[in-house]
Amino acid sequence: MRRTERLFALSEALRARRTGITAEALAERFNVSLRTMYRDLESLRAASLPVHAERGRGGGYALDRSYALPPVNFTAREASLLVTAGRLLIDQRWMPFTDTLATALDKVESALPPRGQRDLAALRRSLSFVGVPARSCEPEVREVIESAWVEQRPLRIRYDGARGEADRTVRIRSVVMERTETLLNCDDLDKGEARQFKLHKVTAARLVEEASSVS
Amino acid sequence: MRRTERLFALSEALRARRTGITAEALAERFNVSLRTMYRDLESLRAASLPVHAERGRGGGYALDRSYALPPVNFTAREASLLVTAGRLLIDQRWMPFTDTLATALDKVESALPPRGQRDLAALRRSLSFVGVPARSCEPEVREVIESAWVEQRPLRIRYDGARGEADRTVRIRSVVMERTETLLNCDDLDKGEARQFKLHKVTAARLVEEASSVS
DNA sequence: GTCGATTTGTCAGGTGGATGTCAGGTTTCG
DNA sequence: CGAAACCTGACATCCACCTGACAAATCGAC
Repeated sequence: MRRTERLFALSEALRARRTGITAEALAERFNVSLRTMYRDLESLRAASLPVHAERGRGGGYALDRSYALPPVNFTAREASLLVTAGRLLIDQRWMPFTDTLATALDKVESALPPRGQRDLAALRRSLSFVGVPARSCEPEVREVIESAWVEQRPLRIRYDGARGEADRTVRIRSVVMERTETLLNCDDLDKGEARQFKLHKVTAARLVEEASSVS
Repeated sequence: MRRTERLFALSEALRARRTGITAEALAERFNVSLRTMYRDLESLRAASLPVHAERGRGGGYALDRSYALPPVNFTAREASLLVTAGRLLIDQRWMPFTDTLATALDKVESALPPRGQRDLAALRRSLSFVGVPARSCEPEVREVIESAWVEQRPLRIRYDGARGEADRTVRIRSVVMERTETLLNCDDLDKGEARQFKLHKVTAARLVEEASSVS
């Protein structure tokens, strides 16, 4: 099959570039029509490559790793408070999902000069909180659920409910944080009904493909 | 992604010069219309570069080289979660001081493309919290106290205590957040003793100069 | 070679973001 | 005042992504 070869070459071509490239340019390069190129790119997505598209003038395709936002410039004070607030949130487990947040805060903190980082440490030490952290679950499970929530993707979970463990395919509608628990309001994709799960009772989770995906 | 490239080049062009340069000259140099150049400059400001404009004859654009840390590059997901988390913190009043935090989050949000901003709004809507917000005080007072805390500067406050209102000069040692109250652990600089104040009972505040005689 | 399935091409739309044009403002300075 | 510069909103246009429908071409098995 020449199609599969082309798909592989296409993924390499995308990986090689730093900037976006239009579907038309790709079509020309691989000697196929524009329509076929769109189909190919769709196939790559179906194979869960992080193909990112930008519309309009100057747009085009790129792989997600190279996709960067315009830079943000903080003042020292903004950076300090951002990190202080964020770390507080993480330490107190007020946010159910914190991995991505943590990497973002690292980036902010590393923008501070050494002096600023020392001041920041002092600032954090001067803020404390009296309260109860919420219950959470295994890091690996939490990471998957974070992805599913942020990207609105369907998810297969093992849930330790009242009648023993059971597997379910769900999409997360919303997240509710109560005093000591985090609740996931989901749509059960198999039964087509709404259902609520407690985060700390999810024992396993993995992302699944969108039901409508083709070929 | 030609727009983002141009924004970077533009920031470099501004950084390179000492004197002001008109938007028209920049537009010509980058081969875009005047209107687009204004939009670009607006984007740089939104990304919090200190772009300074001088109006009228002989005016133009220049970059304020004074403050600002090195720029931070987030992924779309990091930016989304950072803003979601931060705004949650603000909405729930989990942080006693939120003005600076809010401006920082605005900067992060404005780095997202329109599509990302819409996704972010959806993400925020899908996260809620059940709880009691903490008590706070007047925005003007809070703003001053935030400054004093972050910068460790002495402060003159009017406090509505048990025996009526009284003025005190203090330095904030640490901030403790309890369930519904925020407590300020301070040193009373006049009496030289430690004292605790409740944030919501501070009725007025202003920064004072560092007392050089104290050692 | 023929049949059927897969793949591809062509056409005709739709959507969204960036840019340009136009028509106004406002501020500053000579 | 009036020119020069910064600003802003409204609108049209372009460009690129995206999708559906259907016919043509290609490929594989028999």
